[in-house]
Amino acid sequence: MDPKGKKILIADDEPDILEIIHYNLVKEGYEVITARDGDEALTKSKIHKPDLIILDIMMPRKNGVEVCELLRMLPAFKETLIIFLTALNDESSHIKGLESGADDYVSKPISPKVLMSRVNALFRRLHKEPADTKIKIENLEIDPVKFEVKVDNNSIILAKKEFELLHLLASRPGRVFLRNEILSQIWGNDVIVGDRTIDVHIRKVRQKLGIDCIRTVKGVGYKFDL
Amino acid sequence: MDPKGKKILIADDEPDILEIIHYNLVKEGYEVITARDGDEALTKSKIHKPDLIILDIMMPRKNGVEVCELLRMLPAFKETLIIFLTALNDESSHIKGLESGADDYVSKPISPKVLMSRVNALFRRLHKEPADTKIKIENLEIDPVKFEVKVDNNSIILAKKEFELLHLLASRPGRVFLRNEILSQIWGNDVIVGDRTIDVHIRKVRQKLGIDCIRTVKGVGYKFDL
DNA sequence: GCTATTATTAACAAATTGTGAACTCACTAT
DNA sequence: ATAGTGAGTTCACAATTTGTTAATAATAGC
Repeated sequence: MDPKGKKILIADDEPDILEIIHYNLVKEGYEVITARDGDEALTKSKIHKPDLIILDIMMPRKNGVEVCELLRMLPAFKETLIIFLTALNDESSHIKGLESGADDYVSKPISPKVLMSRVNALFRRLHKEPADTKIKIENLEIDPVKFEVKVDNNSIILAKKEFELLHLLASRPGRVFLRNEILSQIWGNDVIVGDRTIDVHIRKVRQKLGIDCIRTVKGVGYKFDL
Repeated sequence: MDPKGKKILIADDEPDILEIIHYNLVKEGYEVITARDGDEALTKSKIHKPDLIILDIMMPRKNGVEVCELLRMLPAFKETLIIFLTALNDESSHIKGLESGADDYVSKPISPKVLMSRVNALFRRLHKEPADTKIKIENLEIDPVKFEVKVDNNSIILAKKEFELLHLLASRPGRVFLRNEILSQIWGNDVIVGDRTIDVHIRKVRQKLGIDCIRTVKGVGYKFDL
């Protein structure tokens, strides 16, 4: 089960923390590389080109901020996501972290749940960016820029969630989206909604579109299929 | 660790076979350790901690199955990959092998090509189990991402359990899956279902596919074979 | 041929999804 | 302020699909 296939590097000098984060990330489906100090983080980053780097601020042999600054100088790491782990209430670290080009920071002591939702959120944000392209499938047209859906060239008005749902499914026709995936993609990881919420939105989309293009795969999820 | 850099131990009492496998594995980039009997396989395994162990079933001083069972008792070898070499059509060896915790077996006489592809496949599987790669065998296509099965390019709709069952069997064509294995893989270790449940699902898959690709191995289990 | 094992079938149980109505909440128009 | 509006959600229950069992027939292997 790996809809993610993203590489993440974690750098921290405390083995316990390293291990617990490692475990949780792997469970989420990420590929994980670990480093125990700043220099190791640097070299392993250059070798593995991770999609996201989680840096402890306080580390031997170059601290997190230094590593981040050095990485950001390299063109290959201009876009790489970086999260800092900071001691609680260490405001100055937060500032330095963000100034040196971090995308987010998480305070210690670390709650795996919080960290995971931040990580997923970052990837979600990243993924949503190239969502500007119009999707055209037979007589269906989805325009994320205009926020408009057309069937047989007749404009149909969908609510935000409905649109997002349709757009998500139609972005990969045929691919099954698990209910979990749909939740984390559209609602976010930390939002809790009832089981029937997805169904209700699915129904609204089906109703409004009038064409049968969303298949339910029982026990698994939904997929777009015209 | 470079792409391969994996250690493999081969245990077989026939020097010719030992040598030909050794040669081929080294050519593939693996580090190879050899043993000529069961005891040697055991001690060398403990010393070198190989990533994969290839055991001939029939060996002097502890046969392959015994070695496997002894190894599996040690925590350090719970995860180690093990492949058996068995005499052709020796069904009972297959059973004992799989029951004692082997990951795969290869029948003698050995084709280096077959063995190498099995070895590589095991490592590939270990590294990214994410079972989201399409399986294509002749006119059959299984796509876990789309949750879709095609025969001669005609889409066939399987229920979740049916799909999982087919996918499991087809993931290793030719390999026999014991009923126990199927249960633990698809139902989970703590679920208790009657003996006939598997049969019923097997039947449904056979019916829906319309092609005869699941062989029953009486008293043992089922295997995929087109 | 006997016996253990598997195949088949249909009836039943369980799980999952669909649906309509009601409710909350933010925002607008009155 | 107050009422109107619509998105988003939840809930209870209906509809449907899937999974399991149990009883019977068929079969392979000795």
